[in-house]
Amino acid sequence: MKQRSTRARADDVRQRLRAALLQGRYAPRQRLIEAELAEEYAVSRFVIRNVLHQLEAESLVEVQPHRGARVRELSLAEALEITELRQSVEGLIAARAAERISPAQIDGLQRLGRAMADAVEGGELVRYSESNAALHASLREIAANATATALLERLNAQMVRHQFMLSLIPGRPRVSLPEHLDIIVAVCAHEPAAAESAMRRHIGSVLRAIAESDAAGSRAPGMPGPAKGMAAAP
Amino acid sequence: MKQRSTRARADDVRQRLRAALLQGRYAPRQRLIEAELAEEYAVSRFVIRNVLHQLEAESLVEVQPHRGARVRELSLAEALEITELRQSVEGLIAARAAERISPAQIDGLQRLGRAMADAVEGGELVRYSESNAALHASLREIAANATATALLERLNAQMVRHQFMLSLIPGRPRVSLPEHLDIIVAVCAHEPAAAESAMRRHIGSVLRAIAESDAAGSRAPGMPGPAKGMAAAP
DNA sequence: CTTGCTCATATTATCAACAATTTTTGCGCA
DNA sequence: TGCGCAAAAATTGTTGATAATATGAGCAAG
Repeated sequence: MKQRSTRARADDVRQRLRAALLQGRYAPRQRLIEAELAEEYAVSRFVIRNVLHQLEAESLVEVQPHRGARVRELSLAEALEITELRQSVEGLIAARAAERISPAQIDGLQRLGRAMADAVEGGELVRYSESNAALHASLREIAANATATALLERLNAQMVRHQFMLSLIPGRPRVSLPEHLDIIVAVCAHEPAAAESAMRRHIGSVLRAIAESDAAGSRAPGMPGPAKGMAAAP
Repeated sequence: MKQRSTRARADDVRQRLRAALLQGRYAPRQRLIEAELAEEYAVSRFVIRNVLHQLEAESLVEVQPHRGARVRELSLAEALEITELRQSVEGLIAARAAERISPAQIDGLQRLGRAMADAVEGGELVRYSESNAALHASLREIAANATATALLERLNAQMVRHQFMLSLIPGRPRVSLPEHLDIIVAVCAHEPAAAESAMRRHIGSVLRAIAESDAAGSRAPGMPGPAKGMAAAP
């Protein structure tokens, strides 16, 4: 097989830089200097420049004329706005999933539900968080609305810095597990309206958790540093 | 005052090219060749290149490695997906608007409602279409969710090619006017739930209109050519 | 007549150097 | 010491040239 050299480099750099941003390897508001990044990723400034402008379109960085790029900082207000939006759109996803789910997919979702319950039972919080991300991803796939899926993935990427490891908040899994199970039941029962309202209740509780955890201490418990490639909101 | 030469040019070109795309000055699937556009807009290829990549992020063009940019074509399926998404998000906007609307804003909205009714009464379809866009824009402003607003504006831009002048469909205004008035009443009465469901019903009917008009003849009545900077969905 | 291949051409992707702009530093002066 | 200003440094914006890739035409073989 042939290497796909050139564009691969730009795209590759874009993905690597995005991953680094999502992992929090650069601090919010930190300046992203083209020359430095060019050296770090072993490409020319030209490539870095283009990548930064593309990431601006994803709202991951801010670029100001002649002043360069910075890591975009998310205010609490914005985080809440985004989560409100997620509440609507995830609701849509849940409803469509309930309409379209197939028997095989029902099986998969129920298995996921049991895995989540087991994880909470056994106190395996990381696994719970992973299953949670998997659940939301499955629903997106079942709902089969590519536009909405792309949007949610973008919103989640922006949120990573704010909501990482929400499930490490003491008592949080006890709240969110039943919410998740409600969603699964409604979707598997082909009940769009119930699925939508279950999802809305769930993300409503996420909204409150974000507001509170951010009010409490600007860093949620359990993790002073950046999240390590951790997944979306529980 | 000094000219802000460099970036201003890039931003300017971006807006002009976007406007041209929204007006349909380039056909769907048409290749957008960097060198040609560079000459057309009297800037260097470099600027065009960046602009094209930014417009890709807005889903107005598609860029493939080594194959360049094309005008993105919207399938009916995608148009319906986008409108479904709009249904959710506009619903959110309506609900928040109902929560936050001020007395002065209530006045403005009611005035808009009367203007719409008058326009339909007098058969002034273009004015009706403009008022419709103004209504949705007002609601976005009242709801004050910048993230959702930006999203809706992006989605509307993508839809322009598909939904232009939906209000020219015979009988359409008679259907959509009462829907609009319902929304206004609910929002002005500070009833979020009612406002949301009124908005959902409205965009539900837009959904059906799009599906039907596209099924009937691939070009909606009244306009064989591109829309002229016309506004969002009625 | 169609299919597959090679080469010429068009186009994009990248690079390195240069120009323009902003930010910082250092200095003179009150 | 603190302030204003000018030069220097750092950084971004732009250009033209070059490399890499895709596309299409022409030709040979089935």
